[in-house]
Amino acid sequence: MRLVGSNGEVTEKAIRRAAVEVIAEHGFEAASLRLIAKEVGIQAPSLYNYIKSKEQLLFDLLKEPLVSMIAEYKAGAEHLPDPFDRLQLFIGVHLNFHLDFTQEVFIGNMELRRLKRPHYKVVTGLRDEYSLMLTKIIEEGAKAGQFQVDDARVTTFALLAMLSGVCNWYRPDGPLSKDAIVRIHTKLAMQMLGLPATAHTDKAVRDVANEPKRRKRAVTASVA
Amino acid sequence: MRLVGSNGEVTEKAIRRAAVEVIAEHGFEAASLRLIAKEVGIQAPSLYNYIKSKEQLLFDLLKEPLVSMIAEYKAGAEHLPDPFDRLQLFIGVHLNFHLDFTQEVFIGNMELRRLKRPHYKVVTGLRDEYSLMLTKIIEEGAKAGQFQVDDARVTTFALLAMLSGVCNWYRPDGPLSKDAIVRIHTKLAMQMLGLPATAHTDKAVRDVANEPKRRKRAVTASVA
Amino acid sequence: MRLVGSNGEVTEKAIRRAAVEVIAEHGFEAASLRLIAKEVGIQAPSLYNYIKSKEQLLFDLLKEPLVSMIAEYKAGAEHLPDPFDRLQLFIGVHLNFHLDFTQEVFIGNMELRRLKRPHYKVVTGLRDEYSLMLTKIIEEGAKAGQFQVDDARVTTFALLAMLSGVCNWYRPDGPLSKDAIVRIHTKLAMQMLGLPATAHTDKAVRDVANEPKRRKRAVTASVA
Amino acid sequence: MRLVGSNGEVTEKAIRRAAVEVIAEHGFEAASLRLIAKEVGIQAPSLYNYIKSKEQLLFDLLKEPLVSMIAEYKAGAEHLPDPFDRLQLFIGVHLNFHLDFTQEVFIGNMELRRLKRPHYKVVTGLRDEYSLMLTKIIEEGAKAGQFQVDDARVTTFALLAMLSGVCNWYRPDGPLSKDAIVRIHTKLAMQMLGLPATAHTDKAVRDVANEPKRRKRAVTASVA
DNA sequence: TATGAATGAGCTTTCATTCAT
DNA sequence: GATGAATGAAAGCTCATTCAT
Repeated sequence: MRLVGSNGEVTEKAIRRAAVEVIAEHGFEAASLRLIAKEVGIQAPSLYNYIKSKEQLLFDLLKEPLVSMIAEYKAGAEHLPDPFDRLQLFIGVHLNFHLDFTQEVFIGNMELRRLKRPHYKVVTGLRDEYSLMLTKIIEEGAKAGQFQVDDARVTTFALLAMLSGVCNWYRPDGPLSKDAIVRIHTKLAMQMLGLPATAHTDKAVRDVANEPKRRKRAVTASVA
Repeated sequence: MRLVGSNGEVTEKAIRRAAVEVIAEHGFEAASLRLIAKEVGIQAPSLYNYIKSKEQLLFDLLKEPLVSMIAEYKAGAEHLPDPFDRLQLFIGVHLNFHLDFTQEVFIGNMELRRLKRPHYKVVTGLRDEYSLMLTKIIEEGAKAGQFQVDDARVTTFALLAMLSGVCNWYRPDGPLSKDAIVRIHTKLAMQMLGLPATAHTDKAVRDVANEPKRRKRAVTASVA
Repeated sequence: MRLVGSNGEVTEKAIRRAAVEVIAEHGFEAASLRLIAKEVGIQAPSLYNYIKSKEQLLFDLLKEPLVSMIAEYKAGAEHLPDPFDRLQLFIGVHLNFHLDFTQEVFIGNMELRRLKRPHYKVVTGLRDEYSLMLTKIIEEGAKAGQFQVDDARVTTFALLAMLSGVCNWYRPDGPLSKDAIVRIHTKLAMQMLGLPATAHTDKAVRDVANEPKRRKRAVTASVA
Repeated sequence: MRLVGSNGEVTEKAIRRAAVEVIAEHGFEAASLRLIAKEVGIQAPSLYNYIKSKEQLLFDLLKEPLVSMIAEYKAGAEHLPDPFDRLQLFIGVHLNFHLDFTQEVFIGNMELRRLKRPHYKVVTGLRDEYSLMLTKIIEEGAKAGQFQVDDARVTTFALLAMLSGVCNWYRPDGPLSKDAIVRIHTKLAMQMLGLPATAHTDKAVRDVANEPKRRKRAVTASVA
């Protein structure tokens, strides 16, 4: 029997939320549907009114953040021809996601292997697409003489690993604000790429002065 | 029935090996003892002649690399007072382990949560000890004016995340040699800490000229 | 797949019944859930829709008869001030239970040790309560000069052991009716307590003559 | 390798002892050979130098006390034609065994069902032989007008159940001495059989006066 | 005589999932 | 849309027992 006031869309959202939380806490295998259902306040079999299978649920959970990050970067990068600006945008998008959706991202890194072949391919495809966006930035910046890198792909991995590391230790109630974290990491990233320690700030300052409109966009995205 | 030539020590090693491989491939929860046993060529219950429980097995697997890395760094650092040298040593030890024992390290990062309370405490204790060794290096280097860092702890995490990232993509049969990977990452790390892109090489060169004995040690340890 | 006509309550009863039968036959440890389930006509895991664990099932099985016997005696004894009448009631309740629920009682005596601490405490608590009811009867009868006993507690144990012995040999299709068994044991018990061999009959006869109402009650309860 | 000073016979005794203890504590099914072996100080497979199987071990454990009790009674009864004396002897033998070998007897009552068919038959055969000895005493005493019983077999069961009950509560360090327990139960038994409360004492007194030699035997056996 | 190594059988229990209601 | 009842698969683990050494 349908509970008075129960609502499909609300329940669906609640399931997503509960799934993320439970999987983040226990891991995918240890996260039983019973537990997720209990968190939502329904019985396990009722989940199947909203999901096709446990694996499909995981797939949806893993795909979404990647799609969002890619979309957000692409939208922002459209009018940013400069590799330096693009890098800053990328870092901003990446870190904001990793700080706002720590659990989702955490799951994404931990539970990727649980996906079955076809879904696995889709998600790794998106991950490749995502990391290649960064590689492209680095290559263009290197070609333009802005960055000093030996191997663009390795640098991509190193940069991504560094930036993604935040979701292993960041806590909203911790001593560091998101802004501070973004600032520190942006600086670390810039230095990694061989820019003088203050380059990014200098550039930002220049940007603020010269191109307020474009800048606003970047601000939204990167919080930097 | 005991197979002719069966031998406890050999079997024990084989179990460790198989466990690492199977857990790295499927994840701890999905890695059934039956599967591990099959890989070894014995029946699942026979595992219990060598392990106390599945969780205890994981604990042993997770503890060992940490203990080894800590010991190796400590042994090497004893006669290296200079933060720069110590950093180089640390990076060398860390990367060598992550490249030689990719799977063990991978498991260490992925399956930590599967440990029960007491074991969990032990391993996270070791991880803290390990990361604090790096933090100390950074702090001392910063005090000495060698490194430019905003927050030693955050930088520690960022550096570790970056360095550990290799075990997500490194393959022995890939295009890059371990040496090359170490070299690239050492440079990236140095730049992250605000050293001019060539500082580490310069310093190394100077070291080789001035203090051949100490230098030899560091070379052994870091392969840098 | 749910069988047409399957019904929770019916299944629950069937499980209890099957459990009692299988445990009585094989003992608790040897009574596998698979076997119990097979007896019910379901798969073993389905049992867990009705039980929390095997041990909890045993606990329920052991607790129930004790609770019933205590309740039945208390209800009947309320209006029986005379120790002799109470003894007769107690014997009746005890034997009726032991003859009607031979298996349950048998399990109760055999499998008590299988219970875990907290459950064990509860059941032994009930057993103590039960045996102390008899001790009280004996003590009061002794004080009133009706019974001749040296040690009320030892006599309690001896009496209970004797009365409970029936479930080791009684078979419904045996040569002796329940009534006959109750009669014989009542006489044995009375003699054990030092009453002349015919006292109980005499008293009963007197009772029937003098107090038909109260007597009726006792008859119902004890079948004597 | 044989331990210095290890000795087959000693080990065998130790195994019996350990088996009795462990089985009495945990029950036969729950008493693993590992546990028994550990108690002895050897490894589980070493048990097989002394036992044929776990079930055979139980068989031996169950058979022995019965054989002993039967033998002891027969030896003592040989020169005791009087049913009253024989009863006293029987009670003495039975209680002494049940008080001295509480655990063995306890196991005998609890674990009988664990025996496989052939062994089961042997032991129940011995039990029948044993109980029939008592039945014969009762019948002869009844024929001689010494006892008042309705049904000799039921009385046998009742008497045995009562007498055996001691091993459920007797503790060597409890408040009651063995002598006291035997005295109380002898009296209870006599009263059960319709003898005046003091008959057994009177008879005993007479016996002591008239036939000191035979009496001594009975004393040894019954401790009464 | 003792045991390290191994095994086949079997246990309780959890799980994702199905389906009639 | 929700759920009680059921299930097949599979898990970690214990056990009695065997056998070469």
